[in-house]
Amino acid sequence: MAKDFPTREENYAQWYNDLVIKADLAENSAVRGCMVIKPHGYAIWEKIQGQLDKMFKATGHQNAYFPLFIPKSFFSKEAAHVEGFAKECAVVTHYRLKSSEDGKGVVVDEDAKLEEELIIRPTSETIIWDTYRNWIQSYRDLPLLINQWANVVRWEMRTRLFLRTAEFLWQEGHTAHETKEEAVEETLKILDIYAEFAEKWMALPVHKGLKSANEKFAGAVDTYCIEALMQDGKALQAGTSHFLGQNFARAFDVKFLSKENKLEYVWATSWGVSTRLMGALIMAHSDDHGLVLPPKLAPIHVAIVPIYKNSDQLAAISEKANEIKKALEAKGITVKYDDRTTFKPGWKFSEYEFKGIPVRLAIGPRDLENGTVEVARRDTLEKETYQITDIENKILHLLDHIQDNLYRKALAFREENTFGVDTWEGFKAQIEKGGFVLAHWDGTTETELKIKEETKATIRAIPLSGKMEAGKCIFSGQPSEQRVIFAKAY
RNA sequence: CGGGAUGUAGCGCAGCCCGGUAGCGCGCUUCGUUCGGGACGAAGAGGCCGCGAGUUCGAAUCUCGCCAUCCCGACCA
Repeated sequence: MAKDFPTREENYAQWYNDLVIKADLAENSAVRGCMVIKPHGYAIWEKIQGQLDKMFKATGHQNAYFPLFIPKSFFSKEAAHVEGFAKECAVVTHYRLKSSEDGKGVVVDEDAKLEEELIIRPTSETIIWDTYRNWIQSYRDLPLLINQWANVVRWEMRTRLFLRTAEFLWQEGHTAHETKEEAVEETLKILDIYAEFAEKWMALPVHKGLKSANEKFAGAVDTYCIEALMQDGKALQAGTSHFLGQNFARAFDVKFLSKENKLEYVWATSWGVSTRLMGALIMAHSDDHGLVLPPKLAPIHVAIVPIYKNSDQLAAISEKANEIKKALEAKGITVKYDDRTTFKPGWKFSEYEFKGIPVRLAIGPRDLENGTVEVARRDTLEKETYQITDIENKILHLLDHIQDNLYRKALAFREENTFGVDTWEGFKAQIEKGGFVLAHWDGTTETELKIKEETKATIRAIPLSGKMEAGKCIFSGQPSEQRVIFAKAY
């Protein structure tokens, strides 16, 4: 596998595509724009899901499930929302097929036309708020903190595995609150969870920020985001959290009786991360030898490869390897002992390397004599010989170290590729080269769009942690209070 | 939806100009030797040449139509 694999330098886009395929993460399916997520890729997604799900539940959220189909009429109730999604909706119009006239196939049965067409959810705000109307009567029913893990469909023109597919997997949280303050607090709480997850689990440094009016979610009052920088200098929106105000409550007539016995509209949030995180994970750490996974999201932490000349040797090595495996597993480390006789050691080394397994152990006859094991780390590709004594704690420490190293590398990369720019010429030049560009902006959509038109760069985030600093808009020269993050984006 | 390209074995491709027995590499199967970084040898299996019409004694190859996919743009988590 992966002998003819391009380097990032040669062709970044090709490198990404080949990596996803050759690391067995996903492949294109028979359905245009839709991917098959393969076991190795799905195992990583399950790790992502598992951790996020814990974090949501720890903050009081519960999972539920709403339908895939949304009646078309629901969609038109929130004007900005329709506007934003109308162009990419798949629509179900019929509910039956019949044999074709020539008997060779099936055709849509025109007699089975739906009275009301169904939209395949591009997101679930409408069906959920229509449901919440019945769930919420009093302040005692609030807050309502619900999440769902689901698939959604957005009919994209151009797709790329994980980064943009017509169907993707995600979680969408939908909450209802008594007050504006509480809803805003929820929006930011989730943003913090996303940022913490990105940094601690994905080893991916992110900027927390606010989206400009132009970039915000269709139907939101404010959209917050976490924004990451990929190795090719392009930005990737890794998660969004929306303060929806009372927009959906008004559209779907969701009111509650307050403690003061007044009928009021509830305040809402919604928030999501998707399988796009897989794309972020891949592009953040991987190298010209293949995928690199942070230990906290690696389905397998350690692969053990035996090296032997005959079956007696294999038996002796297996005994030792299984001992090590047990000791590691007792510490919560996931281990695969690969004693397949159908592949050679060199082949296995390459495979685990390409698939991003953080640590590889090799045990041969020499190690057996010396009480040692060869330890190879995926992040640095370094090999070292360890005494087997206390191996479990040594590996545990190594895994922590790898996790930390990946984060620090990604952070250093981001810092090296973040530039403050104060002139229009300098701005254009830097955007061309890539990276995050911190520049002043006059706050108008008009200016943002003109900048996009001329440079293809968009405002990725108005940073929450950004220092206030008076300046002049890079494009219009109008006064500005704060630098915002510009970049070309995925 | 505009511009460009491509459909031949599981994958990657050659053959097409100039019509005449469908080929190469990888992968796959079996056997043997190997095994501390992608082993080697030998023997095999595998095809409606995208689909449909036409021209021709004869079409992967020429003509027309259709379909599909990929790349580049506009739209997007």
